[in-house]
Amino acid sequence: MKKNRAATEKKIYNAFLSILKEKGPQGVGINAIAKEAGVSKELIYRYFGGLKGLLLQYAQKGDFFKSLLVLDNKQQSSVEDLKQFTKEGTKELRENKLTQEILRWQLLENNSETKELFKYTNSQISKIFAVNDKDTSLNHAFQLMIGGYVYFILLSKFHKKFINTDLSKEETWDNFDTALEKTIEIFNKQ
Amino acid sequence: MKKNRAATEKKIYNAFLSILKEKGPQGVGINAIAKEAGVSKELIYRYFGGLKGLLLQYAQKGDFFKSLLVLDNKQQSSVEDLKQFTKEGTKELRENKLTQEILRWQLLENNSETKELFKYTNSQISKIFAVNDKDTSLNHAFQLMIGGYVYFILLSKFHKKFINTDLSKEETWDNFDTALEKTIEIFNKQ
DNA sequence: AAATATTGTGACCAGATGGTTACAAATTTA
DNA sequence: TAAATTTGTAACCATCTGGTCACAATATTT
Repeated sequence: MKKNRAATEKKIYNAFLSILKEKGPQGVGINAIAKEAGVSKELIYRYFGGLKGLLLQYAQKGDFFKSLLVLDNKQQSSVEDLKQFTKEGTKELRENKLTQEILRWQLLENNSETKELFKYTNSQISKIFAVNDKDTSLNHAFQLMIGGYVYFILLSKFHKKFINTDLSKEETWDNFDTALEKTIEIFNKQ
Repeated sequence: MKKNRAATEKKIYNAFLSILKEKGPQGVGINAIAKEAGVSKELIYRYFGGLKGLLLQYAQKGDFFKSLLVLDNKQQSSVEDLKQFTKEGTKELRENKLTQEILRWQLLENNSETKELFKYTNSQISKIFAVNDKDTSLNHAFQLMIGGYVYFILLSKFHKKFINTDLSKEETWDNFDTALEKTIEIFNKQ
């Protein structure tokens, strides 16, 4: 066996990402990661300090909601910005399975293992949505709709339909996007 | 030991509900239920046919979203009905921890164990929201907002805040209720 | 009262979990 | 080259999981 710590660390890290993406938070465990990486689990403790350290590292790397950091340097934003931004956000949400699983994880637990992870990812989300911080009805309606978008995305992994809405159809998500845009417009006109 | 099958079955069933309420879907397992009921797990297999049968029984009993069956006999409904109905629905959602955990469960898996359970609970939800079945922007916006409501309820168990919104404050939920009502009105005026 | 059926228990199984330990092999340092 | 250090493995631990089994205790039927 050749010895290469850097490569082994990468194997472990990638195994973690892979499992999270494929099996979700429920599949993430020391044994499973070690097996997937094809490596002794001792090394996860030695190099990362266990699962906790692995999650911390993931948080610090920050592949979470990566594509949405465009607005990072903006202080204020217009309604047009908000619309554009929402469109990109929902797209990211639909496409990034890793982000989906982190969001799912937040609905399951918040223990010492995951605390740092959630702390970071939430700070990311906050950045994104700091755009619109006046306490209006638009804010609440908008937040609910974004929340609903997340909910339906997570739901769609296991359930094809919600009521009479087919979550597997591309058209459905277009409709949701349209509804979001329209809501922004209507509330703005008021 | 006295022998009383009916009483034992109740002990098991109540233990299941209790665990689901306290620990969520993650805590529900044969061993945990048997221990909580203070009974040999063999009996769960013998009387219910394992966890699967237990869930099936729960679904058939249908304590899920119980308070919302008022509209069961209505065919059509007005905007006023929808508003009233939404208010009661969100209240139920906030108060019924068992319902919350079933909804959480749906975001985790959909295997042979849970299939029947979800099938039933989803039919219940469908009844409730069949009120508003025209394919308008209101429908989509409204669905997203309801979904968001569920998402925030589930999130609030582990996370106090979402962005800058404090999910532990009663005021926040009032604001969400108001936003829902207002949205219905605005879309209706259009 | 005796035979039979039902109800309940605890031991046992294989396989999984997270975590630790002792040790071997490879690489660096001296 | 020899000693020390780093890297990697595998066995082992206690504890949990779902599931089955043989058996004892209690009711019920004959």
